[in-house]
Amino acid sequence: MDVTEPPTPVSARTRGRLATRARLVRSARELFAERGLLRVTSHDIARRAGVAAGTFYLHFRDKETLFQEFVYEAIEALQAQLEITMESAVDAPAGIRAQAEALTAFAEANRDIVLIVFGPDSAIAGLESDVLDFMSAHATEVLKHRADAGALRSDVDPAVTAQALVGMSARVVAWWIEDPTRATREAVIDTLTNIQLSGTQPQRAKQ
Amino acid sequence: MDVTEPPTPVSARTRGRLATRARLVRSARELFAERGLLRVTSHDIARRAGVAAGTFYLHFRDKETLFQEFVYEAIEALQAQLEITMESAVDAPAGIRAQAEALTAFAEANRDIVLIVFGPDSAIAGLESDVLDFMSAHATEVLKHRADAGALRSDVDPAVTAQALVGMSARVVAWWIEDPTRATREAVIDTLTNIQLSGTQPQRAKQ
Amino acid sequence: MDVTEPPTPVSARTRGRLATRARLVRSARELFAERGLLRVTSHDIARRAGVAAGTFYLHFRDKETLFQEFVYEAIEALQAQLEITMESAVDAPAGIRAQAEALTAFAEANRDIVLIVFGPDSAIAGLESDVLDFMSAHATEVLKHRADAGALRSDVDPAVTAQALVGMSARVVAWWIEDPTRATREAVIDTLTNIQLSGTQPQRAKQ
Amino acid sequence: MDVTEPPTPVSARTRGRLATRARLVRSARELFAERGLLRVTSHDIARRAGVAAGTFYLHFRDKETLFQEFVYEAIEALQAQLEITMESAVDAPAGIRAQAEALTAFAEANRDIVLIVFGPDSAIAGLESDVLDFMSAHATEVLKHRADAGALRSDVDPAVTAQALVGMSARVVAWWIEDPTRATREAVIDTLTNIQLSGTQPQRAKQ
DNA sequence: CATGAATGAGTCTTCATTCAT
DNA sequence: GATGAATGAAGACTCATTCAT
Repeated sequence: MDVTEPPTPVSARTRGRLATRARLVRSARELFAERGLLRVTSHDIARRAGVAAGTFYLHFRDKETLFQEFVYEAIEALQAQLEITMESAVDAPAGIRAQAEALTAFAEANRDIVLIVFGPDSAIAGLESDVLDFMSAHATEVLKHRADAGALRSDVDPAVTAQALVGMSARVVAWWIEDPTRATREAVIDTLTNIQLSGTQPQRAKQ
Repeated sequence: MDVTEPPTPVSARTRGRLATRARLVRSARELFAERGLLRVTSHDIARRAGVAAGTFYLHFRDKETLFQEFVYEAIEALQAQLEITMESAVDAPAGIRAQAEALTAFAEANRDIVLIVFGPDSAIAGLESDVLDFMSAHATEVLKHRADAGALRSDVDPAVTAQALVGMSARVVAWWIEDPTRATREAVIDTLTNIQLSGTQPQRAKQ
Repeated sequence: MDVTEPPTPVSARTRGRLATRARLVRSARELFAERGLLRVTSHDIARRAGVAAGTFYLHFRDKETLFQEFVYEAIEALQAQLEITMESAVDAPAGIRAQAEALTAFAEANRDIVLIVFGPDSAIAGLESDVLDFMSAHATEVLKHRADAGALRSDVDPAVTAQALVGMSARVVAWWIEDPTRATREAVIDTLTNIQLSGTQPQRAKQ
Repeated sequence: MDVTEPPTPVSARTRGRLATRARLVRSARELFAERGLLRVTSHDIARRAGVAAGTFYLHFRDKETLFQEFVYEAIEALQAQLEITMESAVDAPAGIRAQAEALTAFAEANRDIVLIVFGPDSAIAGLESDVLDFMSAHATEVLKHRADAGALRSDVDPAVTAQALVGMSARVVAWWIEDPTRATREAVIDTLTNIQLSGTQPQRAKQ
């Protein structure tokens, strides 16, 4: 595809360093997704990356730091996605569905990350908490938006609701992405959307 | 106080054994709730229980086994509670509310267990998954009940809904029990109930 | 010699623990004297003691701690010896000679310790400084004694003199004990004594 | 200042090499004096010198070699100084005082070196031994000079005396230069001189 | 049963040294 | 010569688990 040199060529030296780092990040992501933080050693990561054990420490302070590093990048990506989604929605129902769609799309595009964050050992590095807290904070903000717009029912507690929506979304996405044959993407999106919109009870005929 | 022998007298030897075991279980529960699985060693547990390090292995195969042991007991307690709750409910809305009440009551009565299961390091021993899977299975059963009774809307996927309800409940309860001043028990129950009943959107005037 | 059991028999368990500890201390002393702190690993110490690597950490926090431990014991022994010596001396010259004798006796009885403290790597653990500072403090005390008794010439600085005497004694003892054939014990004692008493210059005929 | 070319111009290449080397030596001297051999890495030295890590090994076989290198240069400087001193002295007392003066002057002019040689970790590279051995050898030579001239009392062992004088001088100088406010230069010189001349005892009225 | 000292495999981490550019 | 990323041997330390008493 690229018949020409990259427009801003990195020096050979820099490219080498960054390439090594990239290999380490990739190796770590795969291993963490496969086995979880606890069952991966820094030597494992280095070995799969094809570098010496000590090289790991040239690029990362320790295992946890690396672990967090790319997860935070993913969080930022998710955050950006959700913000775009939220702003472009014309009304609350549309916004809720758009977010469910963004979430599933993100999970499919970042399957390893989701497996890591919601998989075994994720809590060790405080990741799950961080991620859920981030999502909770975001949800709280969204709910305030809605409450200000009169788009949140008054007999639920916004803070509790934020936790509820985050817990619901996270669990569904983690469960689904672990084995995507468990449900279709549409079922996931519809279910998340409908529960938020009008609960689990059978609906009266829409007049 | 004990003027009579216990009705089913265990031998002194056996009683001693059970007492030792009980002290270990209690010690472990406290320590896990305080620090999480990873930062508790088998020596820590033995020390707080007032027994020798080796004694631990006379009662439990390993740390994880002990970890799981009393959690499963708690699961059974929760299960029993939920079944009673479900059966005694007169209709779906009442059942949903009763479950939310049972959940919060259980969390208050078993705060340590909840902190362990949803706290840092819980996932390591596969506990969180086990618990969530149990709750999911239970939720699925409940949803079947409701579906059979025509009490589940048709445009949500039952399997996905089960995950959604479990994720919602677990997260809310974990978040609340970590710091019970974050919300009143009533706000937790109302919010969980109302979302399930009719979602997060403002309700039309009930005619 | 002992045809009977020891009068206060330690329990088998305690004896075992102490015996292991003693073997570790001995192993460490030998190795440190032979190679110096830096070229001895905790594994080396354990190996020569005939125990597993981890056993080392059952008894000592780390290498340096063990290193310091028995050296401080030796310091205390030396201190006790010097105090007895000082008190029993009838006059300053006798006291000076008695100290030189105590020092050489101590060095012969604790050759390994002296080799360790004044050998390569001793400074790493701050040992040499500690020991020399202890000896300096002791020397300062002695010099005050003498000054109060009019037994120190007025044209030397007591603090500097203390350092001088400590440096002189330590170096001579370390040099001598490294290879005791370098000088007779008497030559060491006489030289240390005479320099302190009247310097290095030829003495006028004693009238 | 430099309006002319250096009288013996080195090629730019060579000048660059020597300058790099000089920066490394200076960097190492400062770091060793500050932290001691053990807590300085070859990377530290290179970094402070402003060169790459590998450059270090273009100039020195290893850390110890560099360590020794400039110390030996200092030893040679000290030796030269002491020889000049010795030769210019008119009699033994004058020679002894002149040496004490040369020693303190050297210590002040080479504070970093003295801190390194007598500071923590110095013994590791065998430096302290080397330096003390050099000084001992020198002292022995001096004492022979004096003995030949009848300027050493006969009831001290020359070899032991050499160690004693070296130990005394080294310790006093190291102690003083570590914190020059501990004693005045004059107190140091007087005390070292007087002890050698006539010991620590109060002097009889000089005829 | 209980004890608790001992075990030793498993990891992390540092840093002197090399070598392709 | 200079660079600096990479190497990998070395060592410290932990802790689950065993076993002789």
